[in-house]
Amino acid sequence: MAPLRDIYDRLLTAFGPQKWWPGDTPFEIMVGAILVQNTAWKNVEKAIRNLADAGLLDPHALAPLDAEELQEPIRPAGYYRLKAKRLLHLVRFVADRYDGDLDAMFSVSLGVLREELLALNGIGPETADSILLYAGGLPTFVVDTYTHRVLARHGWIGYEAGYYEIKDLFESGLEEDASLYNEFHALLVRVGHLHCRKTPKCGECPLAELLPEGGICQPDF
DNA sequence: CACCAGGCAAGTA
DNA sequence: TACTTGCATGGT
Repeated sequence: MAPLRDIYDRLLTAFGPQKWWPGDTPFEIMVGAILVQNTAWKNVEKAIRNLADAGLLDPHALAPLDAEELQEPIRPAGYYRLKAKRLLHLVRFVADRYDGDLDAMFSVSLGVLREELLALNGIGPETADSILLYAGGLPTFVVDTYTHRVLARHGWIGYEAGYYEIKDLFESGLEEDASLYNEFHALLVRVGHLHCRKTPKCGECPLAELLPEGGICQPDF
């Protein structure tokens, strides 16, 4: 495949810095990471606004709530019954184990904290890595559907590649740098929007010139 | 109208 | 282990 640095440089030149994650505080970012699961970010914005308006963007405010009370404000984000439970799992973990102190939480070693997050019901690899990287500033690469699709469409990985296969590809090919991981993943999402399922706009993709010899953008994902 | 969006867990064979 | 299915709102 093309060197990761070339891919990164082309994306950054084409799109500029993405200023991710769209959220003001680490806690808001963590909440967003749950709410955005398999959901358009636009829908999450309304849910987060509802939480902010209710004074609920705080671990100590959320932890004592019942799942039912959380359902109404987060409804626009979809899967609201499911996500109310998942949010409470995360928030109670933060409140019980770290006394709601996110600085303390993110001071734990990356590998240990990652396993603790993965042990919570509702937090899988992508959500855990999003929290660690974007809320905690820790150097772990985030792989999402767009990452997978963009790489597969350009023939750099197979469609059957798994989460850790892709994550290791980035982490072994780049210097360990949270800022670089942050920007790179955000840029992959940005270019991924040109490669949505039905109408891949490969002609507008800044990565087109990096396609393998004789390769074409593979449209079927 | 159908399809999709920055996943994950539980069920089935 | 490897598939499949449920979860839900809002935009195109």
